[in-house]
This record gives sequence, structure tokens and C-alpha cells, in this order.
Amino acid sequence: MLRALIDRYVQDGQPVGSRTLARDAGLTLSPATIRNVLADLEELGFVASPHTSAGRVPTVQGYRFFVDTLLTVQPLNRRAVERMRAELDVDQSPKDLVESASGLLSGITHLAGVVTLPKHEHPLFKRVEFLPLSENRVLAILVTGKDEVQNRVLSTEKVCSAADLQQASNYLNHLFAGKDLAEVRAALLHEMQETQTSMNDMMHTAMQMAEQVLETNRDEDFIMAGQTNLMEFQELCDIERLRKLFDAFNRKRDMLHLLDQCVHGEGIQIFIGQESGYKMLDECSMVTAPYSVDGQILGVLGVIGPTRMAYDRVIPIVDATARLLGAALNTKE
Amino acid sequence: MLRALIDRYVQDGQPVGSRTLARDAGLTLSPATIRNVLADLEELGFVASPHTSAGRVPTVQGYRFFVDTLLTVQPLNRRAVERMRAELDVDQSPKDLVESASGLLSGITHLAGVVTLPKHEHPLFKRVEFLPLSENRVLAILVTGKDEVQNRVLSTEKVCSAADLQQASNYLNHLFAGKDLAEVRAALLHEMQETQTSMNDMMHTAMQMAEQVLETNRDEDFIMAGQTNLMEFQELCDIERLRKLFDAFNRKRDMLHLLDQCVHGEGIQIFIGQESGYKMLDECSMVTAPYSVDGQILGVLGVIGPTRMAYDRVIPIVDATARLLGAALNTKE
DNA sequence: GTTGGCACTCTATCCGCGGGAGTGCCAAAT
DNA sequence: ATTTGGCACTCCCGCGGATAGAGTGCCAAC
Repeated sequence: MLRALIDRYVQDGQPVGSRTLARDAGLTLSPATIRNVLADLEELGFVASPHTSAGRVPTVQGYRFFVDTLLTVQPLNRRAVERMRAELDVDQSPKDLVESASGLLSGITHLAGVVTLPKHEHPLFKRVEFLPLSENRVLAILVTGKDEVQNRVLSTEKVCSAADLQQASNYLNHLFAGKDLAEVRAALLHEMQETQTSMNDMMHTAMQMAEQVLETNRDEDFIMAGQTNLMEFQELCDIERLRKLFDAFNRKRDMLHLLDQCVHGEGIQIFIGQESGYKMLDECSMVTAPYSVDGQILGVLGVIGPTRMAYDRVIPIVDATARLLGAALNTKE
Repeated sequence: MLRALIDRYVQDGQPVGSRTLARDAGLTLSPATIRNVLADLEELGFVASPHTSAGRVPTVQGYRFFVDTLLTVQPLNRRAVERMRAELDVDQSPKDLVESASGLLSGITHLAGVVTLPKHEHPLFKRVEFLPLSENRVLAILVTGKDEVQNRVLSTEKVCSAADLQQASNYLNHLFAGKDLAEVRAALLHEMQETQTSMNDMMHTAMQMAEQVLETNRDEDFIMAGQTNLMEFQELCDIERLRKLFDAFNRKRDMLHLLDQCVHGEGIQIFIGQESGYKMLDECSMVTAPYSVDGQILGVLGVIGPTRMAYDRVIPIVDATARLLGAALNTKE
């Protein structure tokens, strides 16, 4: 019953009345009976009517109950699977993969897709190289566990020769290769304090440089796609609301914080309405899944759409995308 | 007269009639006189009335004439200048600078800001380094003229030792250091064809790798900010239009093509309405300026807003931002 | 438990009607 | 010749009232 109502409401966003429900649902019951049931559902808080003579609309609690207890996910659309394979399987950089995934999510669900960039929780230090650029500018290149590369231009206090730099990188590589990056960082900090003056200047500079590189390792980000899909839903057609929503999308910090909440819960997470605690997502829901490689969670992906979304269709899509993205990233290792 | 009408219309977006114009403008003329003038302006095609008893609204031709012949730019708001200095002056990476500039443009004008990433037309090859990662994976690092760094992981056909790679990079660096990157590319291609088999395998691989790196040097991009500002304008409150606009923003290729047109014209460029030839920018205008370092144009920046924008206020802001961005990038050289 | 009937409520929509704003034109004034 | 006031005209916008439609709740009957 609740299921039928939600199905219907998801279809066209209009409050649904007993009459349509009687016709629509497979059940052969008269509108009167349905009305009785609906009255019960209303008492339970699962549905509500916007005004006396409109149909019923599922409430947040209604969706929650629906999702928690009587949801049966639909099998994946074959075409969609093909498409996902094709887009995520090829050899792309992690960033491109994330963008593809985001595009896929929004394209297939017709909602907004969001994917965080993969972030290793315990990245391994692999090696570091220093290249002299000019007098006191040095290019530092840091390679971490999965052949991910970061580079940065450093300013050194004193002029370093190529040989100096070579020596410095050799030293660091010998000492730290394969270690956890956080450990390396800690060790460096420690050493810098301890032997502040005693060690030779070159090493000191090397330490400083390495520390600088490590510092910048904290960048996080996410990729969104298909925000404009959300404009199609008339419940969001209010410009005010729309603007708040889009502004929220641009507030990276908030979004990341929100997405972070999802990474901790295990498996598919569903935030309905303001369950997330974010007012801007009023009237919106979010379905997310973490993606991982070798059991290590690298990030989260999901979709954002109006509360009225086809959860049964969206959930398997999010799930599959997370799996495929994990798999695609795995080939990079 | 036209100026007064445009001023007024820009203020509140309502068709403006003879009465208000008489009161508002410094001119001491009766509404009747104004009506005569307005009738003339209408015949010239500079204004139009949406319907019989509404005021007049400037047409695209009206704006064009206004902008071309009787526009006097306003001096820059002092606070804005301070803010721009503060945001663009500090030591940031080019990408951060571009993001700041984009944010500034949108923040100060309350429109959408857009800035292309800087792109050297004739980048110089400075040096290349190859680091072995695993069996047949090599990290290539290309440093171009302004200490800009790109890196990429390459797959080689055969296993290369560190020494091999060192030799290869030495060879390339000796041969090409300081040359124009396009030349280097051409030379490499040529050489690869000529001596296809005669040169030793290592060099051949090196060539291939260098070529691969060069190939990927064609990435362009732009940064946008403040799109949501556009939602404030009631002439864009139509969801349909809004969606088209935002979709257009996401079509990077089209946007880049559009922005490319602006880089060729010299100085400030103003597209009013669909003058750009892009239907999606209907009802919108774009004010752009190229930014450059040492006389070399690196990119374009500008704002996008409704046709009804305060051109006299926006133009100096765009101009100043372009200058400041150029200056900020200059310190990187 | 289910059903049909009926009165009731509330909304959305259409219609008609001024009020208001603005125009165009003309004749008078400067 | 330009400017001005006056006047009739047109058109939009907002208002109230009437109406149709959808849906409910309740009750009595099956």
C-alpha cells in the first residue's frame, strides 16, 4: 500500500488520492477501503496531505520506513551496465575515472552525481626526487604508494647544487622507502626538532623540503555532475530553494563534511530530507556508497536528488558504480 | 537620453516610461518631450516596448550603441581594488590565482566570473626527467619555460633501467633545452620517422615517451564562479532558460570555443545578447579581457550576466582583474 | 473487512471588472 | 521648430466571485 503510493508519487510528483491508487495498484480494492488504510498510514506519520482535499504525500518517515523495510531493489538495466563498463573500464587516470563515474551517475539516474577523489588513508612513501630549477628554486616530486605523483616548487634558503639534491633525495629514499607517509612525516618533524643544528645543512634543507611536500598532501576534493538535472523537478522549481541548493554545492567544505559522514557508515547510506542535518538539502535525498580497493575505502560516491526519487532504481546504480570504480582503480595499483 | 533610460533599466529591470525618465534624469523636460525622443529612438531600433502601454526597454542594438559610443566607465570602487590586490597579490600557484580571479570577478560584479587557465602559446622546453617506477612503467616529468611542471606515467615496451632512463633524459635535455616546445615536438616526430630502426632502442623509447608527454600538453580549461548569482535576475527566472544556460556552462568545449573568440580581439570585448552566435547566451552578455605577461597573451577572463548589466561598472573591473592577474602571474616567471 | 453513497472542504481556474501606467497625437505656447 | 499640456486610447495587472474538480471523512449497508 505505502509502496504503491510511493511508486505513484515518485512517478509524477503529484499528491495521490484514493481513486488513482485503486485504479493504479494491482490490488482490487475500492477507493473507500484505500481511504481507510490511508487514514491509518497518516496516523502512523507515513503520509500527510498538503491540505484537506488533496491526495496524500509520503513523509520523510514514510520514505524511511519504505527504504528500510519494504524496498526491493530493481535489477540493473542492461544498457546502463554496458555503458558503465565502457566508461569505467578503460585505462584512465584516477581523476578521469572519477569524472566519468560522476557523469555516469548523473546520466543514468537523471539526478546529480557526486564522487570524491580517491584518498589513501595510509599512503606509502615511495620516493622523492629533487630537481634544481634555478638558484634557490627546487622542484620536488613525491611518489606515493600507488604511483601517484605530486610535485611542487620549493624555495630553499640557500643555493643547492644538483649533487646536493641528489644526495638529499637518496638519503630520504633510503631511509623511508615503503614507509607510511604519516610516519615519515612524524619522523621528519621529530628529527627536525631534535637535531636542529647538529645535522649538516643540506640534510636540514632536504627535511624542510620533504616536510613542505607532505604538508600539501591534505587536499581533498570531489567532482559533481548533472546538477542541472535537478532543475527538472517541479518541487525544486522555486528559484530561492534552487539557489540555496546550488550555493551549497559550491561550498566545498560543507559538502566534504557531509560526504565524510557517509564514508564511515558501511555500505549504502541513504539520507532522506534533512536527516543529514544540512538544511540546504531540505527536500533532497542522498544515496551514497563508499568505494574501495583491496578493502581500503578510498572515497564515497553517490547521487543527490529530490526526496521523491526512485530509490529502488537508484540504489543498485550507486552500488554498481562504486564497485566498478573500485575495480577500475585497482588496475592502477 | 538613451543613457538615462539604460541606466534606469539596469537598475531595476522594469520597462521605463516617459514619466519616470522625466523625474529621474537630470534633464528638465516634460514627459511629452521625452515621449517624442523615445519615439525617435524606437524608430532607430534602440528601444522597444514589450506592449502598448508599457515603458521602453533597450534593445540589443541600443546596448551596442550605448557601449560603443556613449559609455563612460566609472572609476573603480576603492574597496574592490583593495580586495583584488589582497586576493591576487599573494604567492599562489597559477591555478589558485585563476580561481581567486574568478571568485573576485563574480564576487565584485555579482555576476558569473570565468577565467581560462593560462596557456603559453610558445612554451619552452626546459627539461625532462624519467624516473623508473616498476618493470615497464616510467614516470615522465616535463618542465616547461616558466617552471610549469607536468607529469605522466608512461608504459614502455621494454624494461628500462634507471641508467638507461638517465641517459635518455640527458640526451633530450642536451639537445632541446631552451627550444620551443612545438619545435621539439616536430623535431621528435621527424626523427622518429627518419631513423625508425637505425637508432638504438633506448633512444627510440625516449623519443616515444617525450612525444607522449608533448601530446598531452594540449589541455585547456577554465574556471567559473558565481553562476548562482545569475539566479537573482528575474529575467532569467524562467527555469527552462536557466537550465539551458547552466548546461551551456558545463559544455566545456563550447565555452572554450566562445572564449577563444575573445582572445583574438584585442582589449576588452563585449558580446551583447546572441552576438556571440551562441543561442544559449540569449538574454546574456559577456564582457571579457585577455590577460597577458610580457606582452604574451595567456588567457581570457570575464563575466557573464544578463544583457541588462552595469557595463560602466563591470568593464573597469574586468580590465583591472586582467591586469592584476597578469601581474600576479608575472612574479612566477 | 469492504463497499457505495453523500455531504463537505479546499484548491485551481476562469471570468469580468476597474485602476493604473503609458502611449500617441494634436493643438497651443514659447 | 521645439516644447508642452491635454485627452482619448490601449493594454496589463490584480482583485473578487463563481464554478468545477478532486479528494476526504463518515455512515450505513453488504
